[in-house]
Amino acid sequence: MFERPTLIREEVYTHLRRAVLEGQFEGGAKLSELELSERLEVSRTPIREALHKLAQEGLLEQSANKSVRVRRVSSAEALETYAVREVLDALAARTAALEHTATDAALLEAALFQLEASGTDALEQTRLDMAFHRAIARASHNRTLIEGLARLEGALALVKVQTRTYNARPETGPQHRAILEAILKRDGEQAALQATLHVRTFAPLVVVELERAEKNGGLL
Amino acid sequence: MFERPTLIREEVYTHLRRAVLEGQFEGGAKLSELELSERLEVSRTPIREALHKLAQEGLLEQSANKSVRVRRVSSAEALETYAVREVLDALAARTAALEHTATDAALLEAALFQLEASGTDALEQTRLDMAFHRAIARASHNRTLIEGLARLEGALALVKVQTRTYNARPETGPQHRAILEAILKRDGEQAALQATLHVRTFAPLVVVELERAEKNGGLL
DNA sequence: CTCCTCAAAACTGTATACACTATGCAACAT
DNA sequence: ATGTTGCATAGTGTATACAGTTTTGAGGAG
Repeated sequence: MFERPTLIREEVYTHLRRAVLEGQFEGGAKLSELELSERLEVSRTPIREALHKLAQEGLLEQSANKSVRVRRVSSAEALETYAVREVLDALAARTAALEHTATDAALLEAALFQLEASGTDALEQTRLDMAFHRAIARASHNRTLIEGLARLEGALALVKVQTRTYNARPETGPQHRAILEAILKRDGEQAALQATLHVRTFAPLVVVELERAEKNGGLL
Repeated sequence: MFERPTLIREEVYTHLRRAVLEGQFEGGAKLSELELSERLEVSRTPIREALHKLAQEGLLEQSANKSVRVRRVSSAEALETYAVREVLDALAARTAALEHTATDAALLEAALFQLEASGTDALEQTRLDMAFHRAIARASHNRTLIEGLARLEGALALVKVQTRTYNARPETGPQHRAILEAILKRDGEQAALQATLHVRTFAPLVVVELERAEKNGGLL
């Protein structure tokens, strides 16, 4: 009754997205349609469609008649992405402060609680950090904004995995708390300000790591 | 030597995108793969890939095992999109002010000149207005930002064509000039401010038109 | 040893065939 | 008249075949 038709292309898409964001392919690695279709035991058609979707999402790059490749993100591009994320995160926080429902508030509290209670595993922290920020975006109830941020998140996750950079910095803890409290008080300006400061704190750190990784004979 | 392989899917994509943004299909209209493949005299494969691309771009919407449809954008969604555009346009103007080259400056001047010299044709004005804003985005040299704004532009163009709204307001002229001058003076804050004011001026006007159109028995 | 040529292998782009799902309509039961 | 069942039709999802392009690497010239 409530089963979804389980489209193969969706499963392939999910599988490949996870694989790319977990760093199972090196930056610039070729993803051959034929090879993937043999490994996943489906025809090329759903593979192609999944690859195209990932390419449009910015995780892969394709040029005519050539294999798609895992996109390589330079430190310069990462900086640009953070510049965009800064203003979108600020907008999300401001809008969430003004528009959030009681349910949103509960979800935000829960997300931050989980993040603060997380252990020392960097991957786990990164995952929960992303979840917290996603919860803020959702609380804005602005679909365009939610999708835009999700897009940026993908690109940034790609950078992080390629450089093995996980930004678990001590100063981010209080900042998260400050953002949440401003949102709960419905103080839009304060929420936007705190969100901006948050991005400005860790974006340079990530970029520095990135530049270091680039000098060390290429990514990964 | 400099010929491009002219991929069919790209031609189909360009063709359909133009058709949708010119309003050749009503909002919610079904686009059948088979019918399109017969009309354009190509197989379903490139049609499918073009449709998927447009769907991911937000111009069409697809659900499993059903025909893709031209997306219908509500006034509420348009408002949300303008909220995002406001901050991205501001960022683009600020960054353009700080980063633009001499070439960028010349292109910006040319774009505004063309816009100011344009006649009374609403479609032409809309096209040149979009070109001016795109020139600002390009002058920021931030690829993420440029792509993000292009995406929003598509969604907003869809709204405009579905409601037959063309926002050629007299007050936008001086605002464009103010944005450009701030950019040329490399005054980032002023450029961002003017860009924000610009969006805040016409976004409500468009949304009002939109709501009126929605009351008049649905879109179009 | 290096560089160039060129042909074969590998792969993408497109076309088409088949399977399965959704939709509409007609016949039937209530 | 209304609601329901079942079939016919249409359309999407996937597999596969074929054509054209890119890549690779072996062989030969310098």
